[in-house]
Amino acid sequence: MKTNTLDAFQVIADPSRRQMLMMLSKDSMTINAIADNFDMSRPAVSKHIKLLYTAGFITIKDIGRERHCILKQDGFQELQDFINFFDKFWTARLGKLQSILNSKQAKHGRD
Amino acid sequence: MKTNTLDAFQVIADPSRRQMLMMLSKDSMTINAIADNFDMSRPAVSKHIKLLYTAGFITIKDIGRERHCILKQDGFQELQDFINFFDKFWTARLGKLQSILNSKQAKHGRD
DNA sequence: TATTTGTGTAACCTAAAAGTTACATATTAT
DNA sequence: ATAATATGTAACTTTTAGGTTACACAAATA
Repeated sequence: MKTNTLDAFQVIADPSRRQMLMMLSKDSMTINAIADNFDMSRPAVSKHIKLLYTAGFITIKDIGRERHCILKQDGFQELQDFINFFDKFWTARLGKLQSILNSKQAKHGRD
Repeated sequence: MKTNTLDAFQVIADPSRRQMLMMLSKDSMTINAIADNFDMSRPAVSKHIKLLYTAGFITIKDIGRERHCILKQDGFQELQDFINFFDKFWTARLGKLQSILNSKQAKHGRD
């Protein structure tokens, strides 16, 4: 059994895919509309879209023969959690530094 | 002139490197100490560390023959910015949805 | 109905990533 | 001085990612 649920970090590692996400934040777009903005073949774009879809970054709404790509929050969650973890880390570190400074200040008296 | 400043997104795309960052959030570690926690050769770890260093995720303090790896915030900035952008996006979208709901409520009167 | 349009997929190629082993080198310990 | 330790790097291999072209097919249009 192969658990191959493509990981969000890998998905956004590709600059083209990041750009697609940025574009979709302006408005939903069809696959072809997206492809027009890239210097690569349409099938290549199609693949990227599939990845974005599989990893939960977008939803796709079929309208006739067109497929409209719409941003979806799910895929971002894992990234948000990761960044959040380190945000807290840096904040905590800053807090510790300041309390050290404060205790020094207390020891030596201020001014 | 080759501008090859390895991109932060690509650096964290690798699960091992992410794990190294997590480990370093507990405490700074030498290269060998890090390598002990992974099922790969020491030179492989060495390479990962070099990437993390180059991309600004860690600082390295040489103490004798040991190299101590210490987490550094710089590398995270680009990721934070990216996530931040989409955080704002989702928040804004939620706001829009709510104002639509509100205006509907106003139209029909409340209750 | 014939054609064009919007798309997915398979087969293939190439380049880059990630790993390995072998070796070099500086520091520390004996 | 010798041996052991902590590391970097080069050369090489394998796997995977990202791209291409060629083809299939359903929906829209003429």
